[in-house]
Amino acid sequence: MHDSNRVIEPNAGPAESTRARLLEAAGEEFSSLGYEGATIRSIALRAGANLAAVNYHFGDKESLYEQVVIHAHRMLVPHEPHEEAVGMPPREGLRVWIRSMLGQVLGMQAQRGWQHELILREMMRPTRASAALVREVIGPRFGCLRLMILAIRPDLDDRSLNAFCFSVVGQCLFYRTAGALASHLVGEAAFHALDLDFLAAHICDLILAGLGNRLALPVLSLSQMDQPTGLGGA
Amino acid sequence: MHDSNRVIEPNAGPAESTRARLLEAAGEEFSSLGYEGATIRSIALRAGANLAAVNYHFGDKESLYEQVVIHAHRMLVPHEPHEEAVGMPPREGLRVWIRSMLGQVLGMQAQRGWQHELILREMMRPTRASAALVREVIGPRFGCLRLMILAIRPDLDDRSLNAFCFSVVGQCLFYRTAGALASHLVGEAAFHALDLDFLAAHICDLILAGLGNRLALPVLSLSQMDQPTGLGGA
DNA sequence: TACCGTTTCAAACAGGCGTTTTAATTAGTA
DNA sequence: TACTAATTAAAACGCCTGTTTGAAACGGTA
Repeated sequence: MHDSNRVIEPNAGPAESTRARLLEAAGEEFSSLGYEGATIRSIALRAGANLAAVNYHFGDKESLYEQVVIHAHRMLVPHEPHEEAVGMPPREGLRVWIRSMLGQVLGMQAQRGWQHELILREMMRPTRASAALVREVIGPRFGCLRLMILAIRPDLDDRSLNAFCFSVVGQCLFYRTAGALASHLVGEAAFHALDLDFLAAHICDLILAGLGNRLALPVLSLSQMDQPTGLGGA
Repeated sequence: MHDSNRVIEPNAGPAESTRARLLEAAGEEFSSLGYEGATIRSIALRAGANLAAVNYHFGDKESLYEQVVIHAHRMLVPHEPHEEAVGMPPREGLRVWIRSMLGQVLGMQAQRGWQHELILREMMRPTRASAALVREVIGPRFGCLRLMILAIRPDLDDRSLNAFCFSVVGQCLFYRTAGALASHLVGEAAFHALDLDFLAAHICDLILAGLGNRLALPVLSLSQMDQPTGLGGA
């Protein structure tokens, strides 16, 4: 039966359980084709399962998608990239954070590809499944960025702080959301010249310049890192 | 017949020609629902035309979409907003340009709504129809931005120049592509506080600081930026 | 063995989609 | 008026979608 609240896959069945194979196949399909673009038939075919297996294990397409997003985020949480930035001086941590996010945005062809792809899709068009995602994945990363910027400029009010954070994220996401357009605009060669190292440095320098030259550089602690942003979601 | 190369609508027929009404209705549907989301039936219904009228006047759905995009850009070209920025001092022109683009991104509910919406959709996921759009609408605007930044910093090489331009556009587009997520992240109230005036000023100040606006803020050089602070050791 | 809950399978269902067809209607012209 | 071409209208076609069905196969237990 398709009890959506089941949390664990006790012990995988033959080779790998049909349910697990469906989750993997669905992740690839959803991430590359989007929710509407992906079809139950194609997912089942890719997983080597029967068409009705999706409805048997997950109930319907939307529930499958929700489970896939949660599955993806579970695989990603243990490797939170922003944690490298913890404990660094804020300016250096900011540089690491930006490079990390930009690396995810640009180099999607690396391993654990579809999980990041799926999460970025959720960022752009949130669905029912993204509430948990914001709370458990995106929120902490954003909170980390927020703390670092606040450490650089403790005098910032909430509004300016948010604006600076969005300036960072916006510049990073641009190369995903409008990369195709940008390539058309400046030519493929010029666009290709904007590699990860250069762009990360550019964005970081720009933000730091905008933040101005101030003093006071406390070091972030891990306990601070997972604090809510203070402004809460939903 | 559906001669796609026809350019003019000679003199509107009854009240408004079916073709014109279809273009308008299709523009609204495509802009709000996307290409796949919009349906021929819904478009025809909204236009008060028969289902087959779409195929009669435009051939198929894709050709209709192409004509809609061209139609939208034709309605927009006479009011190129960036032209206000021409002839101004570069820093002031930059401010006007950013405010203009951000206004289009944020205040979509204003008049001439769906045209901007459609163009922004094309920016994010280019289709066959967007080659002309880049050439005739987006390209000139981008070129204007490019010239202003170059006027502020004539020493920039192409790569950095492009990066600065994309930093401007990326920050503006963010509030469209990830506005829903951003609202979830910081809360609806805090997100609402980021109004047009504030954001335009923030983005412009940030870019000017990055470009080395020696008039307003004490800006530090890149070499200073990474100096050890003596406060935070990892 | 016989039983029973779980899982898989092939097939069909119901609905929406873009598209096509065919006929009716309209407008222009001689 | 009659003829012609352009336009509109209603209905159906073929395809693909998510979903459901009912029977077959499997696995553990008595």
